Amino acid sequence: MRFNNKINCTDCENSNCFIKKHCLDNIKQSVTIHENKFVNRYSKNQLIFMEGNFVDSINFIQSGRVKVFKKGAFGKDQIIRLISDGEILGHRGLSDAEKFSISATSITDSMICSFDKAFFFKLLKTTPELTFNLMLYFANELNHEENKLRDLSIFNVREKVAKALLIMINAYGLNKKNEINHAHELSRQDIAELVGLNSNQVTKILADLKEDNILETDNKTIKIINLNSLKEIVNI
Amino acid sequence: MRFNNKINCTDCENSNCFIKKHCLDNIKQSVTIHENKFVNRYSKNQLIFMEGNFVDSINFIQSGRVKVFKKGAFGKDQIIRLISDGEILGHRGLSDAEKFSISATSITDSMICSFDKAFFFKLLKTTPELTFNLMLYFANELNHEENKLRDLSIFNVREKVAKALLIMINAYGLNKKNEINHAHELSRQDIAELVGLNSNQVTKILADLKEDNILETDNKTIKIINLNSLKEIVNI
DNA sequence: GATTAATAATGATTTATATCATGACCATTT
DNA sequence: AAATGGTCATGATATAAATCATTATTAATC
Repeated sequence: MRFNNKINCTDCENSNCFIKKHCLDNIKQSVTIHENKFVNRYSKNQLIFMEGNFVDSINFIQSGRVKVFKKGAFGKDQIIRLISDGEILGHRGLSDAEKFSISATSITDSMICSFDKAFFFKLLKTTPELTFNLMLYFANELNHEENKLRDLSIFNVREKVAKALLIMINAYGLNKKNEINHAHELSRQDIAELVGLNSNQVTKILADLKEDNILETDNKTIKIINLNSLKEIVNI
Repeated sequence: MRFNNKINCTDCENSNCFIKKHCLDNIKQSVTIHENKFVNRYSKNQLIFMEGNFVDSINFIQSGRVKVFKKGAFGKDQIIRLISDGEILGHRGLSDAEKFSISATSITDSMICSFDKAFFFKLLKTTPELTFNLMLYFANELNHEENKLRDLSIFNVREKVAKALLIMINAYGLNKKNEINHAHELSRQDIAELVGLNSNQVTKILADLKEDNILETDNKTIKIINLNSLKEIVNI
């Protein structure tokens, strides 16, 4: 981790960033935000923060891709989110928890904007619109988590793998060749940890899906041949 | 569902209710809230709202116990929350969703306070403290959901049943005889749906736990003999 | 470019889970 | 008190999932 030239939020391209959207109404506030912003650069596969760390900041992704995960028993981790540009990171630290309940690792080289927790709280107090929209965002996230919870408790292995692929597509999209973006940055183990499986099972199901002409794999690249069939597996 | 005498929030005993805590600063507001509050009575096992219903209100439990659940494929539902006095209900409707993504049923006779969604939004806009605390609450809920997600994707059947029992205890507590409150209001199927199992599996594990002197069952009553052992199963 | 380490693919085996069938128990109704 | 329907308990069986062992492939290092 090393410091880097800071971009001013007004020049930033992440239009869905909460700060960008709700906190730049006047010049005075813009300046304060810029002064209190720390920007760090993380190279690929670097730990950003770890479960159990003291929560001292709220973060936003300026660029790059990050996986957020939780440690479980016997090294069986659970990936909670795959996120990218503009998305908020470590916001569970806004709860009464003093320590991070999650860990975060960069999947690609990433720039992370951070605010001291105390400053961010002050910002929330003085910017009701920010708080309001954050509240709505969390309500929405709760919906998603609860959907995922239901799905994972009902799905079989094949359905879980399909779900994992759709999570990846939803997070990072497909390129022009219909390949899952950054699939080669995530191992079979990562895919497994998105949906509570092991890497072996993922490999097998991917072979099955290849057999069924739903996708093609070439090393870690996953090319989607029939997205509808994939969605049908999880009943979307 | 039928209308009933309304209790004024100031006379209500639910000290952890958001309205009670954050919205009664002045008499004018108290009056407005009272005027916009609808109170409905639901008898045991009555549907309060259903997945797919148009979201028109935000609700709080004045008294009683409610289960919130989601419909899955093949009638395999997932119970999301067990809640009681003072707790907020249907708040996921605050997100951009127009329709409820969950259903809610009364476990016991219950009184539910409701506010029109539009009014509640207005209340949020004029009461930053309410919004702020709701935001913190949601951040906390997200933590819980994510913990549950990790647990359920790692636990085996025995661990899941232990988890289900602890969820019930956490929600409704134990009586003086160390029996799980309202366990007789929830079927084996309900317990199963808390953690993605079927009723058969629950029955079997309960028999095992009885064998291990961790609990005793008498019809639907579940008496906890050794709470620590139960917690150890899920590694708390 | 050869060597090594890491990850992935595949098949065989073991273990765990889900399903099915039956009988017991309890609650309700008449 | 007998009859009915519903939930629960239990064991047997079938199915699915997890683990293990081996080989193949890819990436990293020298």
